[in-house]
Amino acid sequence: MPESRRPRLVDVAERAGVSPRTVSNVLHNHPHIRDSTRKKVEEALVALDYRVNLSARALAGRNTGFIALVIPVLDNPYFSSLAAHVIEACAARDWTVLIEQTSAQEDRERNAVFGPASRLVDGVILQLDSIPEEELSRRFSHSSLVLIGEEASAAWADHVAVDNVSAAREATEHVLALGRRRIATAGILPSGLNTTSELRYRGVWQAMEAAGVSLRTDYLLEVGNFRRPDGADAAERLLRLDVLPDALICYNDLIASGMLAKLREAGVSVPEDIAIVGFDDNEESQYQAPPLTTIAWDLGAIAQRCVEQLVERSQPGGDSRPPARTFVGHELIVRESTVSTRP
Amino acid sequence: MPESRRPRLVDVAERAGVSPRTVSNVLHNHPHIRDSTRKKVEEALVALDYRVNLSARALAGRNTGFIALVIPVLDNPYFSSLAAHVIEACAARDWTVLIEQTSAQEDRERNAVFGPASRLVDGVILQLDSIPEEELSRRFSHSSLVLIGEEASAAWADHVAVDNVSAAREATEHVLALGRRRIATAGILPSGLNTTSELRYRGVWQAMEAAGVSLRTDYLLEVGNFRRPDGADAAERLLRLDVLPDALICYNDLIASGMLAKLREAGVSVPEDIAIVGFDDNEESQYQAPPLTTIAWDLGAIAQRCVEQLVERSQPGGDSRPPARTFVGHELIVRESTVSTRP
DNA sequence: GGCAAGACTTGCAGCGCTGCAATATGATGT
DNA sequence: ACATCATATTGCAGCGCTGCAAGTCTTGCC
Repeated sequence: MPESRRPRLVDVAERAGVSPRTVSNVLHNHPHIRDSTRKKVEEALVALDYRVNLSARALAGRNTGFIALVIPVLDNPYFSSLAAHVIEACAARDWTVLIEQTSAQEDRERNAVFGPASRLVDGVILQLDSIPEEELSRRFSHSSLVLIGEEASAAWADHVAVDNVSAAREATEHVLALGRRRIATAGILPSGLNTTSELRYRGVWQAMEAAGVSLRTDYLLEVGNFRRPDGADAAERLLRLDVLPDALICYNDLIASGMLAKLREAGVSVPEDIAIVGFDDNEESQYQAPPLTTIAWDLGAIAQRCVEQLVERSQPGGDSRPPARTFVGHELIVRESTVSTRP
Repeated sequence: MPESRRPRLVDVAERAGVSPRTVSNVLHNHPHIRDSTRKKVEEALVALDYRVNLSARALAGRNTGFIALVIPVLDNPYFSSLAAHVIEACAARDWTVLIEQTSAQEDRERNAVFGPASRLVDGVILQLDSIPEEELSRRFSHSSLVLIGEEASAAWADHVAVDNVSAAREATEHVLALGRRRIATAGILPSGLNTTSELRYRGVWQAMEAAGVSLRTDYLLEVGNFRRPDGADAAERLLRLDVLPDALICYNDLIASGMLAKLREAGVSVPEDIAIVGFDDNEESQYQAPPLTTIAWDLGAIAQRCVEQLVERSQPGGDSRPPARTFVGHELIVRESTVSTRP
């Protein structure tokens, strides 16, 4: 087989008997093209099996067709599901998504947002983790940025806001309404740097305060991370206490899953002995034994809004628009880990 | 703030008092550069906060620094975990990973492999799903391709092979060894197009045949997909049968998870009444009630090998190397869904 | 002191495409 | 038939970088 080079725009143009620019116009659905011309070009396109060189297009043109999604980890159902939704939303617009996995390391997050790849993308969707907002706002200028996070943050960038404090408050109120008073909470990070953890704690605290129930310090369970083994660890510490709590707010479903498994092993019954609430509504949570009460975010809506905001920014004049803020709601999904259906 | 353009190589060169080519050499760790020169350049690099334009580099140079990972879906723990591993392996080499999610649709898979984005990448890692191998081998030529899949396939491309047939056989032999004889299997796809499903079925069949046990057709459970709800559906059909099986081979852990939940609900005990085996060893599987016996693949090794093979191919002379084949083993992890630890 | 063999640096061309603005062609009205 | 407008097509320059090959400067050694 001859080592033939890939066809270029000029090759297509030559074959179709038009100028390269016309071929480009056809590819971009330029409004004024005679049908006969379009037909000729399209035939040549097919005959040569032409595929545009995205590097060249990006270099010459205004935008690249890439956006970056910067998240801590991919093998967490919350983020992989978010990523799947973002990819779907982008596919509809012929955008390609670069997923940058930071492993929650600040230097990697910084590299994702400021490094070479950031030059390549038309926009960035960032689940803000450790970069200080102040630094972001100072250095970010070259493309659009959508933050996923708190209502409180960022009056300087578009963002899609979720309300962790309210969500945590509602979760806690739910178990309080069930009559539970010895409430423990799992998901405090020792570093205190992670906003999500802090805000969920704050919500729990608010609900307790409002109900006049005290929060025992030995019921504040630290975790190294937000994964299942961290939940299991926390459960072991919990089981060593003299008095077990009667309710447990876990800051995500993975922690809850780890706790659930260990408690089951120890013969603690859920929800009779301990009611458990999680966050995120991972699909697996409804298949747990017992199915897990949890806070559900509308990930589809979050992804959709992020992409829409990127679209709006990239529209002519979108640059000068004031930062937009969208609130995406949440919902407490009550399942058997807090409310038994057994007789 | 003035709308200053991003600094280019020439700007750095000017500031450092050298030629653009020298700056490029510094960036590429060219061997012969005087320390004093390097120092000047690096200072200018920092002062201007220079970041290379990847589009330009890709256009001018030999490679792009991108590879594509083409998988059916991202919100399946097997694939998100694989993706996470691939991203890690690539990060070490300053490669960026484009994840193409095909939703198991043939046209999207084809677009991912042959479409514009494929022109951009130095290599492709493909979990082959529906594109016929013959078509792939005929059309794929412009960059390196690593297939993840069966030993049987592809003598024309590099691939990292797993052995689904043996794995399924071992899983089945395991339950046979436990004395189970009424063995059901869940994960048959109606289309029959999906290789994985077929191969796992074949393994089950081989083990049954070898043991002289017959496979009842009403124990062959079809699924629409490999997700939890599909498992739950299958479980409902299973529960309507007169005689329940005493063992169940599910073609992935998600199906097993869905089945487990429904069986639990129906009061069927696992493993006493039915022993269950899954595939993939998702992290969640060890947290199930009961923890799930499953086939574990070494995803880290798969990702590692895929990336290594891409590296080897992109080395000078790598082009002409014969296709390499690496086998990645599997392991049956026995947990309580088949072997009870209860007294 | 002269010359080869490094060590170090550079100029040039061009990757393949698109923005821009100009031109060519056709349709319409008078 | 000719100006006018809308439709349709084009040429040119250049995006920012790297491959290549050729250049210049050092150094060591006879």
